[in-house]
Amino acid sequence: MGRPKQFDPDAAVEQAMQVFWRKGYAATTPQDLVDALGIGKGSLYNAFGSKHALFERALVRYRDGQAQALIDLLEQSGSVKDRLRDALRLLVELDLGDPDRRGCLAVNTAAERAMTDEAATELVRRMFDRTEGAFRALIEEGQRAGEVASGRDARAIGSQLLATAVGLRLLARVAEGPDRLSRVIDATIDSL
Amino acid sequence: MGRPKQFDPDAAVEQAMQVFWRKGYAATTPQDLVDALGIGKGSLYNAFGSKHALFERALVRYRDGQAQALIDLLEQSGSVKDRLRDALRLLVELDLGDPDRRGCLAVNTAAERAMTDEAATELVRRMFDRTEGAFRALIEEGQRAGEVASGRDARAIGSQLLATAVGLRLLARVAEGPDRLSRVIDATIDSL
DNA sequence: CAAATTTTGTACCCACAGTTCAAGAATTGA
DNA sequence: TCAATTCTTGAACTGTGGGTACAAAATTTG
Repeated sequence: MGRPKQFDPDAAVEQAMQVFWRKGYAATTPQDLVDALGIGKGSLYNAFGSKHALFERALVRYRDGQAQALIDLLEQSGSVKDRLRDALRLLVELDLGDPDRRGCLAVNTAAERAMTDEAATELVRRMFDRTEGAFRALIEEGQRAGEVASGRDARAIGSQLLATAVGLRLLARVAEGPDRLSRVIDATIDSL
Repeated sequence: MGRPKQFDPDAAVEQAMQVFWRKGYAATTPQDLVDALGIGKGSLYNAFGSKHALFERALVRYRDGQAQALIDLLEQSGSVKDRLRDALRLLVELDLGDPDRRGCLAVNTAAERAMTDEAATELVRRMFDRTEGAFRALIEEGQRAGEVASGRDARAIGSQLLATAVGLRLLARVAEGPDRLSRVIDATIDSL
């Protein structure tokens, strides 16, 4: 019943996510979104209700795509240290390879929207929780395999790795080259 | 000659810094600044020229005050690990004690303004450089004192500590309690 | 084909961001 | 005291942010 949408909502959310990622929430205007999505303002508000609602959908999409990708990487096979190093290296490579240097949308959102946007903050918190959990699981696996000293607190190391990854992606936003970021990875692996 | 200013420019920049810190750059309006500074709009623009110019002055003030404070802390006396732990703990304590949970202005600015604000980005870069240098110097001191393994690359550990501190302050913006942040500190000290 | 729904894009709206300006007030020097 | 100078205040201005209203058009169901 009724006329079907002329555009793919998923593709539209994807485009919106790209814009929010590049410009941040406050600096993104409805006009930016209309331009990027290639639909009229009326369609945009009819389909998504508000700028903020669209932002939330963009965050969810980010979580299910980008944020999940890191976790998947960590759950592959191979030596624990190798997997961790590879994952962090890929992160740095992607960040520095991005001409817009957008870093991580979750990190940027935490910085910009914490305390004023409960929905966004909660989504970001959950993403951080999951990432920390994946790091912790990896460390526990490393301990079982004898790659990581069993005496250390796997949960604490998981938190530490989360902080490092978050710091890495924030630093990537202003980094002039790969050197500092590479050093972070080296020292991180070396400290396990 | 001429009518003297009715307000203290330093105090005004301090107030502006507090507002930018709490709300971010884009979300801070001239009206917010006028309210916080207690002066008229005309005076504001007469004294500082533009919102952006005032933001730069606020960042410089942050660098000379807040950012320098951490570096000073690291240069005190005592065991290297104790100093590092104390400094990180103080950071977490301040962040969680702040009712607005503003985190670090340099970190927030990197997230919000990188790639669109060269002056701000450059200021933030320099702050990160200095902090990294202070961490590195601390590690080198620890190596001379036999507190830190001499075989490890002090520069890399310095970078790693910078990433950790940055991540810590970003996480503080969305943290629900001190647990995760405390674990980060424990694992960090434990890894030296 | 008719009826019912939904989409679309344009036009429109109000508030406010960011800035400028004119008029007046305080100061110093002559 | 006048002139020159620098500051203050608040009104005014321009552009845009974020969103709504609407009429026309497009599809689906029956």
